[in-house]
Amino acid sequence: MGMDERKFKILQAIIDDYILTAVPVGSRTISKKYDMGLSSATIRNEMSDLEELGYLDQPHVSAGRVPSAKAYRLYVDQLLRSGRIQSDSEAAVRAHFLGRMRQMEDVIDHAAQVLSSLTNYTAVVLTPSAPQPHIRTLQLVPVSSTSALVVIVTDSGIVRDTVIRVSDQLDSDTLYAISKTLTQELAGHTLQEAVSLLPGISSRMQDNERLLQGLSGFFQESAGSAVPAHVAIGGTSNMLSYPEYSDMEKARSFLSLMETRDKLAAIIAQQGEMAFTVRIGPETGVPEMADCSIVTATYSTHAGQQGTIGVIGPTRMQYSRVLSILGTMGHQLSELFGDE
Amino acid sequence: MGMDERKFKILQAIIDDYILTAVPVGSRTISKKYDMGLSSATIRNEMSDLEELGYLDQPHVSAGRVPSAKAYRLYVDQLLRSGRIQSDSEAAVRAHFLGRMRQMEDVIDHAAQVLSSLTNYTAVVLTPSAPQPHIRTLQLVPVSSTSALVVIVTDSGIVRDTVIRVSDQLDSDTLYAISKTLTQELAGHTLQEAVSLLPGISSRMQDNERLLQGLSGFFQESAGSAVPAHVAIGGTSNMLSYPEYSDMEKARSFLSLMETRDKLAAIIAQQGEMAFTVRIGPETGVPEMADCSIVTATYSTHAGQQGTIGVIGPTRMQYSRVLSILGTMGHQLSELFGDE
DNA sequence: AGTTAGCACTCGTTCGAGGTGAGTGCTAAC
DNA sequence: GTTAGCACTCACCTCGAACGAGTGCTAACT
Repeated sequence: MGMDERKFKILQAIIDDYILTAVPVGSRTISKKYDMGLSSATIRNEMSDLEELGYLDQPHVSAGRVPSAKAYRLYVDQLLRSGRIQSDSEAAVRAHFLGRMRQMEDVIDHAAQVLSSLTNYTAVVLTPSAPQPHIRTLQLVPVSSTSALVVIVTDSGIVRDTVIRVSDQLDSDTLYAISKTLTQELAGHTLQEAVSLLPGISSRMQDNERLLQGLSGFFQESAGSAVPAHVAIGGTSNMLSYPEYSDMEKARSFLSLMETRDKLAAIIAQQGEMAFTVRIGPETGVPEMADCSIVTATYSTHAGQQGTIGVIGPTRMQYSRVLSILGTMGHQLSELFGDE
Repeated sequence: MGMDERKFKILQAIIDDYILTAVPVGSRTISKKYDMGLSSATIRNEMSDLEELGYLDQPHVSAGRVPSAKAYRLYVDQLLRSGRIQSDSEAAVRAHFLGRMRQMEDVIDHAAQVLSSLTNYTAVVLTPSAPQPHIRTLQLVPVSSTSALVVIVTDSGIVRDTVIRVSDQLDSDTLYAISKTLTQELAGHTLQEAVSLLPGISSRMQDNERLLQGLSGFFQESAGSAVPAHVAIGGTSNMLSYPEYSDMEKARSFLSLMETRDKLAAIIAQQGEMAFTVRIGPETGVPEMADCSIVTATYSTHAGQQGTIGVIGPTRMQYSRVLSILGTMGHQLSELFGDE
């Protein structure tokens, strides 16, 4: 007994139906709603086979069948192989980007909003995680008499900043001079390298212990954080509309996971070389998401950095729709960040 | 029939009990658990009076009584009048701030986290909304050959930044020179004023149409946004643990409100001159929060700007606990931002 | 050999009846 | 003014019956 054409068609019908209704689907439903010229009895036999093959689960003996993770896997693989994820949703996505937005974070936030409202699932958007960003410019901006803002521009175009304390003898011009020196010395180096270079520079400059200490700390912190600069989340409340989350405890643990952004980022960021990644149920590796699926795609910036966008939904997710929207969104973001 | 001492004590007991259990409380419970030397029958008579006075509601004829919004109002007023909100929770709050944190936004985010985990409700923290921030320093940092980052430091210590396009003839030194000129001209002025000053300055400088246009746009945008710079939210999932939110639809609409940060900020920011504001149920003015209470407090920065911290929970909120924690947290934040 | 009709069987769901108990309001006695 | 007692209400739980969607199997049909 193998997986023939007909079995696959039936399986597909079951998945389609289940995605829409979230109700175990019976043989009669298939034979009537999806006219495949077969009686319910025949479908029944096939379904029995499909169950034996591991594609269907039966919640109770007298309930309909429910697609297993394996079934979704097959379904999605098929979807991806067929390649043609039509992007009729392109217009919708594009329309949302009309407003000019400048900063990456704004775009990211907005993208998450759009993504969740288009899909009705939860959306997560990560800024590119530069594995080792190289410093391009460093500048100190006086904030008060005793503190300055450090702005670092890296080659990934991402700006990091923090306020550090400085001795109160430093006026704007001095700070600028220091900025120039530091930029000259550090440009092209990674943050990691900068940490070890700093002491050498310090000796050649009039001592600004405090400033350099602050800088060093900041570098280390930034270099150490593998976490992408920003995590935007949208539509967490969408999950509550799905019956699979009518169990409060489940909903709570899901939401609580969404609140710990770094954990979430780590989960989403597991993205390979592929254009799309689809992780179904247990494949997510996160117990709280045992019956969620995560679909991610990437976008890239002019610096070749990769960012990730993802959608989290129930395993009976509208995969084809989600893939299509993610694809379009990814393109849009790449365009937006790529043309600088 | 008026509100005498004894009635008040009984009412207080009812509120205390209901806050803990979320179950309508009966006369017997009061006479037994809170020994006031009265039989249930007497309590019953008093409760009947209290209901007539509008302090209690009865869900069904044979259920216990539930405090009304009016009752909470009385309770809270009493709490505030008594003044002594003891801050035994000070230690807990303080411990959480040991780690050094630099940027305001980090602090804000963290504060929201701490606040929600201490109270088990939802916490919201707003950065101060400077009504008209005055420019202190303005600096341009080159990002790429055709774009620069504008950093504005205002007297409220808040840094705003954005990336704008510049013509490609501008190197770092030129940008710094321009920055100096602009700082000289604009320091002490509000963003609003800066918009009208820009054209005048432009004429005295070598024309950098593009740059000045970008700046002008940014000023206008920043000046226009009455919305505080940052809204941090924590513990939205906490709400799901309370039985009043076992209704999914309610939970959904609540969460969805939490997701629209600007709406939320507008709601929270309605803070008068008082140290504390407590809005109970309908007093919030938001239909989605008909059975929530919002408690807010303020903190202030060295510039005299006021930020807001708030806790959102069910009407049967542990007011005294929340007020105490908010008070402590407010102090901590004020200290943190005030000593700069 | 594959397909279908028919039928017995399973089991979750719905619905109503009856019992239970927490709580009230009233009255009469202290 | 307080309390004991009692009748009454009504949400909630439980149980069982009826229901029905769905299955698996067998036998007949093409």
